Amino acid sequence: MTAESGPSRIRERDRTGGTSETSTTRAAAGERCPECDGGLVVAEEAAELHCAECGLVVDADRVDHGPEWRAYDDSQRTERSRVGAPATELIHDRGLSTDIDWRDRDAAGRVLSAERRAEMRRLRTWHERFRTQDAEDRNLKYALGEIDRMASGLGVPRSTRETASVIYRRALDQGLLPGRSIEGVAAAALYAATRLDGIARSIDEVATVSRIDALEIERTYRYINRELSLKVPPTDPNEYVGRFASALDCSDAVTRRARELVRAATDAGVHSGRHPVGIAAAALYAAATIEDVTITQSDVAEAADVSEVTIRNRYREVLDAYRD
DNA sequence: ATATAAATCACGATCCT
DNA sequence: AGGATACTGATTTATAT
Repeated sequence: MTAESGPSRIRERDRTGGTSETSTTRAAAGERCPECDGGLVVAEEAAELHCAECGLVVDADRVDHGPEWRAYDDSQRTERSRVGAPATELIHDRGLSTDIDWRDRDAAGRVLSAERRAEMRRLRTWHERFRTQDAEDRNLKYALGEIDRMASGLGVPRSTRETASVIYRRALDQGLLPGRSIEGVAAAALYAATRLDGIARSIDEVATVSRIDALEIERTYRYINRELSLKVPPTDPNEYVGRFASALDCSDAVTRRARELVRAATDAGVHSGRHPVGIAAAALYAAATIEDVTITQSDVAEAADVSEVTIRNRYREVLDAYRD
C-alpha cells in the first residue's frame, strides 16, 4: 500500500508526546524535510513519517488497512504485500522460512512415484539441515524447545513463552551466551518472563523442570537482568497464593482471606527483603486459621517449598500487619 | 505448635598480593 | 586484575519445651 492518499499535514510533537498542527505543507517519505531542509523524511515505526534530522513529524496516524488479501487491479496485484502467517517468537526463524510439505503429493494432489518420494525425503532432510545450519539458529532452536518444554511443565501460557523467547533472543544477540549454558540462560529467561508478566514462578519451581540447579539459574538471571537491563518489578506474593491454594484444596473464602492478608502485609512493608513465597505461604496458613479451617504448617510448607520455621516467622508478621 | 540457637548460603564489598 | 577474606541478611536445621 502506498503511503499517500488524502492531503497530509505537518505536525510537531508537543511536550506530552501528542501532535499539533503547524502547517499544511506536504512531504512524503524520501523527500527533504520542509522545516529544517537538511534531513530526510523517513518512516521508521509504522504509521508515522518524520524527519531524521529535526524529528518533525510530517504525517502521523497513517492507517494500516491490514493485509492485502485482495487486489483490484494489476498494479495492486504486483504490489500486494504483508500477507502470510503471523510471525511468532516461538520458532527460531519466527516461522518465516520455507517448509517442504510432508505429504507425498504433487501440486495436483496425485501421489508421487516411489523414486520421487525417496527424492523428496532426501530433499526434506537436507532442507532441514540447511535451514538450521547457522550456529546461532541451532542454538536458538534448541533453546526455544527448552523454554517450551519447561513452560509446559509449569503451566506457563503461550504469551509468556513468547516473552521468554524475546529475552533469550536479546541475550543471544548481545553475546551473553559464551561461557554460559544454553539451558541455564533459557531457564533464566523463562523465570524473568514469568515475573515480567506478573505470573511469577519461583526459581525453585523453574529448577524442578530444568536440568539446571536453582543457584545457577539465580546467577544467570542476575546476569542477564543486569546486562539487558530488564525492568523486572518486585514479585507480588499474591502471584503465588492462587497456585498454593489450589495445591492445598483451599476454599475460596480462605484464598480470598489470604489475599487480603498479603495485601495488608505488602502495604505495611513487611514483605520487603523477604522471600515472597514465604509471605504467600504464611498468609495462606494464617487465613486458614482465621477461617477455622485446619491446615497444618507442614502441609503449607510442603506445597510452597519453604520451611515451617519460615512460615511461623512470617505468620506473626503478617498477622501483626493485618491487625491495623 | 512454638521458641531459640546454631549452621548454612549466596552476596557484594573490601582488602590483599 | 584477580583472588581470598570477613561480613550481612535471610533461611534452614537441630533441639527443647
